[in-house]
Amino acid sequence: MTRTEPQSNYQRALIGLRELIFSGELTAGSDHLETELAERMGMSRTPVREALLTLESQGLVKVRPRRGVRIVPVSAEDMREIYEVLTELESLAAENAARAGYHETELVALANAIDAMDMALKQQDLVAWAAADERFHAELVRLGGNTRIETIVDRMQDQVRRARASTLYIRPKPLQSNEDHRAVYRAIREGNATSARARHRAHRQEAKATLIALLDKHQLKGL
Amino acid sequence: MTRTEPQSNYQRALIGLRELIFSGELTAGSDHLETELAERMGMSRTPVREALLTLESQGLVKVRPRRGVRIVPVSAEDMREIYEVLTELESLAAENAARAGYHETELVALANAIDAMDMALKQQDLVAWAAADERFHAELVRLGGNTRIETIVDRMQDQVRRARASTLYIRPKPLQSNEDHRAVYRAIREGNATSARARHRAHRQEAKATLIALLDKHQLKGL
DNA sequence: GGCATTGACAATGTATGCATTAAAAAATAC
DNA sequence: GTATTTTTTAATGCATACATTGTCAATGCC
Repeated sequence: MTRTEPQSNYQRALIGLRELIFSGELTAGSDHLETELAERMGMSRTPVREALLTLESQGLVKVRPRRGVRIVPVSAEDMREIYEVLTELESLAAENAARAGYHETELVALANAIDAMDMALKQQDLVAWAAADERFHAELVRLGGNTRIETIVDRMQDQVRRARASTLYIRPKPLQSNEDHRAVYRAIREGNATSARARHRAHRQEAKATLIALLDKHQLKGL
Repeated sequence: MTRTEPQSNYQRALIGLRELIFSGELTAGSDHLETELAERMGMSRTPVREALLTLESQGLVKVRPRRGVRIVPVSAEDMREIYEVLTELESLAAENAARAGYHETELVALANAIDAMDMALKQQDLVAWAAADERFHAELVRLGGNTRIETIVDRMQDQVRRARASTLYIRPKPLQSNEDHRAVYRAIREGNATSARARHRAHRQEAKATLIALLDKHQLKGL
């Protein structure tokens, strides 16, 4: 009855495996057998194997000839790389969004995400905050109007999501963060492309610095 | 005896299918049956199917439930998106490469690629020129030192390669192009990050404009 | 005791067969 | 002649079986 029920076992495996990875049930660096995973998903090896190959091409796992499937760990250096890409592409998206001249009514989702973050912060709900933060970034990229950037950012977010699970609670409250978001929002609404880009870039670079410092400090090597 | 012979049929299928697509033997927009492709590759459906799913996650094909595999066409709008990403990420790579302070001996591959382009131009060998151009861009990104950017750019290049096959011979001789390349090279050697970025950005944006104009002019919709 | 060789084991890579199901074709009603 | 339903067809999704091959361990040699 749920609307988005995927019909093929391949897709179920894809979604299921992603959840196992993001939830941490399959810990980073661990190895797993196709047979074992297939049993866990309640289907034969074939669709699971197909899903694993897809996940490999997305960099989440590594299929090693006869040694099982390794859940790829994300190092601090990896996060550095990922944030570099996110900074660059999201800034471009912000610039393009500003240039596109959206009407305020088209920016509702963006504004809502920011409000939701405020709300979550007041209620100390870090999980809700993280969800709203993702919504903001996803919407921003969507407004940028480049579908490849959407896809790439989405993929990078997958990796960030794994790091976030480990760092969310040791991270200082993201207060500054929302001022940045509002500044970006304003720049887009005013059609100020240069400012939108600069603001978002600064925002991302700060986030990067914060996260990297955390990772280094806590020696969180494999996420 | 060849060194890089892939051992699994899955990998052979992956490489083989890519070649069929890039060479244009599988034309953009055309549909194909798994069985047919498997026979063509001389193997069973299983590895071919796995390869197709991987290619789908890379955006080269679209597997449609019971209507065959569609070779995804690349529109002018797609090329606009792709060049936007390439411009952004390669420029960052150039900046980082300059900042890394490479010694001249580490930049040999880059210089060689530029020379090869000169040579190819003199000999009117456009295919060799295109190959050297790819080498230059690949090496530049490698020097940038961000492996995610390498991967992403590589994937985008796949799409460009398809467009190039159609446009290489109707395109004006890329003369200006190599001056740009040399300027980027110089900036990197001198460690001038700002200049490296700016030069490369300008180069890519010009290339984008040229290509888009060509595509629009010749109404090359599906590549 | 250490190292190499051989052999068993087991997980993967691949082929094959079958059930499902969508698309195409045919037949019927209007 | 057109539209609708039924039938047929065939391509895919998946399960299963088998062959291949890397890994691990045990054995024998030095």
